[in-house]
Amino acid sequence: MMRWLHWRLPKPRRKGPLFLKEVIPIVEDVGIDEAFLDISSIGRASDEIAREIKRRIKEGTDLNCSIGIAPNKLLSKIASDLEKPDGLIIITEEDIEKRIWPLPARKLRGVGPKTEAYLKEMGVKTIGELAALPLERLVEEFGQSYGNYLYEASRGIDESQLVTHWEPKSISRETTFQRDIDNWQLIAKNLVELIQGVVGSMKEENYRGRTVTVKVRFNDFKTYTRAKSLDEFTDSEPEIRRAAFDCLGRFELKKKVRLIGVRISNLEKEGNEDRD
DNA sequence: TCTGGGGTCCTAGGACCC
DNA sequence: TCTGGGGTCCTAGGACCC
Repeated sequence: MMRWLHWRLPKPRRKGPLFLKEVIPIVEDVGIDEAFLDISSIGRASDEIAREIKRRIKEGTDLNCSIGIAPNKLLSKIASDLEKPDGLIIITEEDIEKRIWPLPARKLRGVGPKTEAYLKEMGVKTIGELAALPLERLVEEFGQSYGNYLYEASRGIDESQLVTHWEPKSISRETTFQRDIDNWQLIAKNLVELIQGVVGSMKEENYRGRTVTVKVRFNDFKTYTRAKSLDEFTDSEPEIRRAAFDCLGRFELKKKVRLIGVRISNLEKEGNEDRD
């Protein structure tokens, strides 16, 4: 039987996850103030484990934290959210109907403002009401992938595993101007600086990339992207700059610009291909 | 939250190839 | 010459998360 623990500090703290690693070495960090732990193999009662973690965090940081323990990650996170900032909630399979189903659908990870509004139009407010919908209906409304996800999540089903290491898929920088601008020179100057930032990160982490994307948000908050894929992976600033300005040139800069950003994706870790 | 920054994943259409 | 299907890559946009 799987047993997961999710904990969250009341305020973002750099040291949060690091500190917890002393208690349980294998954790999945989610941002800087929360983490998942797989406590399935710890032969102690859930509340005992939770209290011990809370005690140690209190001693180490003088902060309270909220903890949720449940059969999977999805539920443990919802549980820790139920009682903030100093909660301890334990949820079992049997509690799903009583404790999860009355909650707003928005509490499910992956359900944001748009989906929440759409569900309301369908007459669905709670997770339980979502769980009452047949799979076919959900797939029809939301597509295969998301429809299936909602079907399972609303039933408290989540088989995702602990993720302790992942490679970035993209590296980006963006900046919002203090005032909306239409000065092309200034936009270009900012783009160059952002590219320098991205290339700096790439070199630091030893990545090269193939696809350069430039993002522009106008003063009406409409956001557009233009992308260019190169033939070869690169971390060369001039090459990336050429691609980025090619993208920039494909925008109609008729409205004032609020934000400009650059992203490089299609990443490859340098040295991975010419080993052996 | 009249809206910051850095990410992920999904969808959909078009190009191109076999 | 025309038709057709499938696979893959590229591009653009959108929703969502912390």
